[in-house]
Amino acid sequence: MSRFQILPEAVEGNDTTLMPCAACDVREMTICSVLGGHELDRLAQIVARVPVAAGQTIFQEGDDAEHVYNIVSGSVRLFKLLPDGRRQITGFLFDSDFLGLALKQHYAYSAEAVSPTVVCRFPRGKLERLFDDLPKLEKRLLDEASNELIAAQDQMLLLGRKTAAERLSSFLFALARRQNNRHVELEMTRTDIADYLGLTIETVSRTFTKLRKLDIIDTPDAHSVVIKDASVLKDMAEGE
Amino acid sequence: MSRFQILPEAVEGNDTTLMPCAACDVREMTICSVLGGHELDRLAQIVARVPVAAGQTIFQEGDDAEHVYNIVSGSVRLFKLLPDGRRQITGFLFDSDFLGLALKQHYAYSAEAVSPTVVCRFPRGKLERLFDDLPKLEKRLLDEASNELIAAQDQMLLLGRKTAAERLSSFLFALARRQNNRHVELEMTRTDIADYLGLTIETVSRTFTKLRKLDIIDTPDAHSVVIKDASVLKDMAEGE
DNA sequence: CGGGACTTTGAGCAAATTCAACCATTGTGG
DNA sequence: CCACAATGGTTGAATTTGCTCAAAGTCCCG
Repeated sequence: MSRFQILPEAVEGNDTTLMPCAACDVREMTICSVLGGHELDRLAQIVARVPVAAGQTIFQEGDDAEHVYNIVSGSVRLFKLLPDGRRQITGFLFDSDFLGLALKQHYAYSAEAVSPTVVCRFPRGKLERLFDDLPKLEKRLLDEASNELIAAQDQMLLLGRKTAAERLSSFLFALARRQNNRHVELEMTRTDIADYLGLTIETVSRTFTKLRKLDIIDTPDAHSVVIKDASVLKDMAEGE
Repeated sequence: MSRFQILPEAVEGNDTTLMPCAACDVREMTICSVLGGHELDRLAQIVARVPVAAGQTIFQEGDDAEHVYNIVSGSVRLFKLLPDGRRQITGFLFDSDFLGLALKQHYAYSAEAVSPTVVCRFPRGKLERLFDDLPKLEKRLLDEASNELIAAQDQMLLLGRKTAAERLSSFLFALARRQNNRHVELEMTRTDIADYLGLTIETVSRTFTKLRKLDIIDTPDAHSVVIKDASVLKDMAEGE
């Protein structure tokens, strides 16, 4: 449904003035954290804050990669499609995550907001030109790419070799770690989770029920999970 | 079987002297290609050429990441294991490929030679320290990481959403492109292919037979594939 | 030429999918 | 304010794809 929606234009130096980088909530957790005040100004000159409604497309696979982003708040799904509509979600992004790797001429995947989201948008060309003056920025991005590569390899192991219960356990355990809380909030639907874990929604639903019956989790509602036994969940996630 | 073998020590500046970077066969296709003669000397000072026998371990997941590598010749498999032995091969590397991303303190996966291989070995710390003097090198590595990220996302789509026939077609099509030849040589066994595609060896074997019966490929022997209809193979690989 | 590693094929099985029905929640218009 | 349509979630039954178990065939390589 969001396929034909486009991102509203934000005027640079407008929203930005109202919310300069120095006052940014997530600055210390993003790529910006490597920059000092003076360097941050350079970045602030090319940045724009853009709100994105739930379900809205940020960019599509194959589009000219004009921008890269930091997620300020909200959540985003990245995915690839097969011609017949089969979808693989390759990752979920949350506040402080960088969006736009790999740095290539065209986006290799599509990105949509899962929930109402605010992104911090940089023109890719201008950012890359900043690399020469701000080598710390490039180092940080290489580090970011390394982290994503490791996550991608973990996900390949999950998709290629784990059972449904192991997949869902891995997902919930990772979310709990990210949210730093036994009470996990799921912004995404069962369809999103299924397309991320390489399963169907029915299997995801049945597996939630199974984990609940095993007393490993509780699901007060469809979008909340309470981890009752983190150690068993972790073992199940790791296939032991 | 190769689990407890270790890499023979190569004396730096020994083999290296016999085969300096300037005379390297694959230099123009590796990360070294961004460097000029003078810069290449800096790299040559920290490099060592090491032969690796088929089946031999180059490094293991969790090991301290002391070195990174260029593959000079041969082929390498990267993989992760679950505690019960299930294996997911996350990639195959061939001549001119870079080995060692993500650049982290510990290797996130294991690497073994598939066939007799020669690698060009760099101490990771020394290489990273060269980044400041040779920013082109770091740029190239970020580019390399971007390519790997894209490949990883393609592989997630394959593992999460493609059928057995689509997976094998994707694999053969990618190899044909890489080898730039309709006659594809498979260095790896059916077990390796299965662990790369998230299947069992039996399913891989049956799927070879299926593609052969469909007249899409021919298999003169178990390690040679001739692509008879590249266009149909490509369509099948892409799920059409 | 013999033995081990690898590959292929067959038969039955199981995990996950498909198809279908039903339930819960939410938002909308009468 | 309620009826009801739409969306999302759960559960059940039947089916299917790919897996497990088993056996036989092939190819090196000494």
